[in-house]
Parts: sequence; structure tokens; C-alpha cells
Amino acid sequence: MIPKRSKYAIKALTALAKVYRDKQHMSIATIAEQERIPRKFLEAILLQLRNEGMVNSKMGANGGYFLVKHPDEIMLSAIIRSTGGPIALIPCVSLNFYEECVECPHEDLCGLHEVMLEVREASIHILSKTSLADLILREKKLFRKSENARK
Amino acid sequence: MIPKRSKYAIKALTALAKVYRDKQHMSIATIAEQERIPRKFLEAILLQLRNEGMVNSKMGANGGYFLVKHPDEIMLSAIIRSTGGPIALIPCVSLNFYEECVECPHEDLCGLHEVMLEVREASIHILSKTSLADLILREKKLFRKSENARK
DNA sequence: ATAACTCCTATTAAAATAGTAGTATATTTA
DNA sequence: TAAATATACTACTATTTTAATAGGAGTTAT
Repeated sequence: MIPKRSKYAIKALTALAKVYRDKQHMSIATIAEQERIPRKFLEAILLQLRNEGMVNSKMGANGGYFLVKHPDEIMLSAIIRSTGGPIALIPCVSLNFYEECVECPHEDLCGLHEVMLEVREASIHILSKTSLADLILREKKLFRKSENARK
Repeated sequence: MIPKRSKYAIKALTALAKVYRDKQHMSIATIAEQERIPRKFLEAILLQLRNEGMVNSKMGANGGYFLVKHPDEIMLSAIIRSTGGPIALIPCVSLNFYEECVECPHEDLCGLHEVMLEVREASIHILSKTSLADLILREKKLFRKSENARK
């Protein structure tokens, strides 16, 4: 599982993506309320994302956060990584949280290692082809679908 | 990430699978030493797997654990589940650790939910088609490959 | 009988996670 | 320039989970 901070980050950045035009910004408080994320926690998350260069901010009254890149270019895998969420199921196949298996004499000869690599690749494949823009598009489609179903 | 207990369980059951013929058994101490798993920890894990019906045991001197089913029929997904390892990346798409999103008004309209479902399906697809027998086969292939590479 | 096992309950240490508090600093606007 | 509204930053805390250990009771082969 990825930590809540990763999920909150995705939600918050999606909110920013929805107002992305000419670097339009939104305050922490607004995002927190809209996405129902604890305000102070979100503050910490956005600060981190800013230091990673994923977003930028404007201080002072009428300030807030905004995306640096186009929503098309921000992939879920990048957000998860920036917020410390591991995608792999075990450390010996993780790109960002790699740890050697103490009990495994030869990683390259381990069948489990090989399978877990495949799982990681499958997950990363999906997460790194899905952008914030895709998420928004998906939501629109889901909404239309549910509208049609009600008729 | 799945907990270490899940990885240990897979390793231990693979060891049992390797001696699976006519319900051949192995003691905790032997498995622990061979797979380099802390003995007392492994004891707890195997006990749980036994209570889940995944293995059986024989008490007393010359006793030990043995598989109840053929290694072909024991899938990695089942082992991970039995040992409490979540496969999904977020709780709202987890089969065994499902939790509603507090911040999500309608799960069915959530784009992230949809993507994470796809990731879960991709992971489960691999993990539930891979058996202990497959793991052993993979290891044999990897070994042969490395032997050939050395020539 | 005794050595070699599993069974079972309880406990503990460490780490990770989620979230909070409070103050300093920057910016707009009236 | 003062007030209001934001972010920046540091530090802290509570809770939960994980990994692992301790120790004795019960079981069986020899």
C-alpha cells in the first residue's frame, strides 16, 4: 500500500490540474476543504512537492499553489515517488526503496524476485502512462456513464 | 509493500514444495536455517498458515510441517492473503483490506479508484497464476541460464 | 524416559504513519 | 502602513503496525 500522503497528493494535484490555465493557483485551505484533506497535513505534503519541483507557490494574500507542468505531463508514478510511496511489493525489486534480501544468496537466481519484478513492471506501466489529465478525463467519462445509467 | 511475514511464508512454503512427495515434512528449525528466517518468527507464521489450512503439521520428535495441497495448486496470491499482505495500493480497491475513502463522495465516479483497480487486477493476475511449482521451475531456469552464461 | 518436536500466549522494541502546534515570513489590499 | 491572508518551516506527539522474542505446555518417536 502507498501511504495516505501519496493519495492526498494525487487528489490535491488533480484539484490544481482542474484549474490549470495560465498558472492559475489555489490556496491550501481551499484544496483541503474541497478534497477533504486535513489542512495542516496537506500543507506539509504540498511543501514537499514544492521542494521536489512538482508544484510552485505564491506567498501572501491571494497566494497559493499551482502546477509547474501541464497536467498531461504529470504522471501518477512521479507523484507517488515524490511522496515516498513504494510501488513494488518487496524491497528487493523496488526502484526507490531498494534493499538487499538478507536471506537471498543470489537475487538473480530467486524465482520470487523474478515474479515480483513482473508485478512491479505491470504496476509501473499503468501508473506511468496515466497523467493528471487522464484522471480528469476518466472522471468525466465515469460521470457521463452514471448519468446515462440513471435514464 | 507486503510484510516480511508474507515473503517468509512464500520462502518457507517453497522449501516445503521442494520436498513434496508423499507428504514429506520438514521441521521449523530446518526451514529456518535453510531459508535464513528467524526461527521463532517462522514458527508463528507457520502456525497461522496451519490454522488457515494451507499446511499441516505432525507433532513430536521427527515431526514437522508439510503441504496439504500440490505445489501446483498453491498460488502466491493465496499465500500473501493468508499472511495478511495487501496487494492493492490503496484501501478502497483492496479485496481483503477494503476501507471506504472518507474523502471520496462517490467511489464509482473516482478516476483514481478506477486506475488503482487496474493496477490491482494486473498484480493479482500475475500472482494468482503463479504457483509454488512455478517458482521452483523459474529458479531452475534461472540457474541453467547463469550456468550457460559462465561458459 | 528423554530428546526432539509443535502449540500457544504474552510481551516488547523499533519504526513508520498521520496529524498537530506554533511561529516566522511574504504579499496584497484598503 | 496596518490588517488580513497566505505560505515556510521546525518541532513535536499519538497511534498503529511490524518484527521478533520468551518460555512453558503438550506430543511423539526411539
